Amino acid sequence: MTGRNVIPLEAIKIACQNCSLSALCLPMALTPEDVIRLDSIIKRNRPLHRGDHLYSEGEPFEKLRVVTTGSVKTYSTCDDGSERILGFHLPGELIGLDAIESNHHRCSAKALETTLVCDIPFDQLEKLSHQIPSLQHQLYRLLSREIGHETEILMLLGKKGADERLATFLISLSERFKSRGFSATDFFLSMSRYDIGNYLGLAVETISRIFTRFQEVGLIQVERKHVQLLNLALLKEMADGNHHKSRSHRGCQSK
Amino acid sequence: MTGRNVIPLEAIKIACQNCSLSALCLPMALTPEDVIRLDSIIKRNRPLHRGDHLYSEGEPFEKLRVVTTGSVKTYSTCDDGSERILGFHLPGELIGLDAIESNHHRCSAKALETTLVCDIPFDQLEKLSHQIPSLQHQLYRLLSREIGHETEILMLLGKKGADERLATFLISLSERFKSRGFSATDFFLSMSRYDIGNYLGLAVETISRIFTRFQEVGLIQVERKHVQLLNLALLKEMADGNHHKSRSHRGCQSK
DNA sequence: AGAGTTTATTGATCTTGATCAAGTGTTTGT
DNA sequence: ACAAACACTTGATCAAGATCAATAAACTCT
Repeated sequence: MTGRNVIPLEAIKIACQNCSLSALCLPMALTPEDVIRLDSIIKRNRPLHRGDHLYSEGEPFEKLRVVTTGSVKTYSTCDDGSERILGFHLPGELIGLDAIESNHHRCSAKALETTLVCDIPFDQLEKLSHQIPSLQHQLYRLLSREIGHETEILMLLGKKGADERLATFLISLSERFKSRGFSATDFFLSMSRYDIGNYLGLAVETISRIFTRFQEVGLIQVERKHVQLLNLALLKEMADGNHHKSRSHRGCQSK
Repeated sequence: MTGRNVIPLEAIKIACQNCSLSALCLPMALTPEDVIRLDSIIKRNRPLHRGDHLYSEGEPFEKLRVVTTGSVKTYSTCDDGSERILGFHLPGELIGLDAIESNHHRCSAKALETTLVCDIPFDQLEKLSHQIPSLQHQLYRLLSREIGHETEILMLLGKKGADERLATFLISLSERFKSRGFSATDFFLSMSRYDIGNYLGLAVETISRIFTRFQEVGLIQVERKHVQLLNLALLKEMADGNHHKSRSHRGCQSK
């Protein structure tokens, strides 16, 4: 709206698309000039292969990352050497926000498949945000959103049974794919069953059994990594636990 | 260091203490003038009683809160009407950061006992942060810290058994009390066993039993709300699971 | 101070999901 | 192409913790 329109809108769109700048600024009012400034600090990288690390726990933190293509898992290593998966990250999602506080990465991140990632040097972003109030606001919002995510985790791991957990997981993937323009009902799991189990706090065997059972009931269709959600509505019900004789939600009363 | 020193350090100290301004600015380099500006937007409130709400889910978000005295629980209400406790908040701790994104509270907060709370209007804080770079940076850090907290939750609920969870909970309280100048080994639980169970994803009965067992083993001394940690070192070991025949950490392998 | 409610403890039993075990199918590397 | 490693599935058994039940103790209210 404001500012001279020397920069054609098309150029901005392309900049956004190319670099998943959109992850950073989707609901944000920026002038074309500001978009260009923002875009100019973002760096493209060469593709990563499966298993490649984006960063490791303890490394100094320099930049945020945006997954452009492919997918990434973040995990932290326990004292006993086993890993705890913290999350899976799909195209358009931002990683590294947890490292700002200490200026060191609190977890490791590795590619689950061939993956493109952009870098956003945080010091430059911070400076820029100090010049552009709406960018500052957007950063506060992004960080806040991440905090709100904790609520869901608590629900998932604290209250839900195994079926509900896996249903919730599938619905979450579905919605995230959908919001990025992919199919909400037909997609590939880039992570192993082990990873899913680890993330959901369940044993691999349990994951496998539930997949099988969900398929038997006609809820989903799984073949290897390929998943189709056949009954999204029912799956959502299951995810919320509003299904079958209102199961008592594993303990945890209150008041 | 910089700026004229018209404002005596004592005054600053008092301002900090009175209002738990410290929650906001502990590791931050501010000029005395900035401290005064920051302090000027913070508002004291009359005391809340047990059960009083600070805010409820869905309410518009206006201000962050700092617990000054007493304690608060945050919780969100499930579809089935039961509540899921998200956290307990002790003196010096900041609440409301999860509400920035949507400008609405994502959870409810209520006082667990007689509690003093200060308000920090967020729009004013945001404006101020735009004028004071170090305050902006500090806000990013505070938000980031909260995100890092999610990791601990995932560890707690995804991997740990009941004993480890309760041990972790006690250690967490202990450290938080300690960092605020209270005793690390002798304190009162302002929340009910139900609340503890709800938070840790365990049934009340389980909490009760573990308290009893921990006491029998000489790990702690509990009487009603009053807890004494008799063997902090061992309790920490338990919390990390580095205890007893290295229990296999309930499923969740990976790789 | 006493009735009623809430909070906590302890025991007995049952369920969910972990663990153990064995086998098949799928990649990966040389 | 082959072997070795890895990923997945299915079945049988086991254990941690939930649920049910019954008190007991501590607050709350008038």
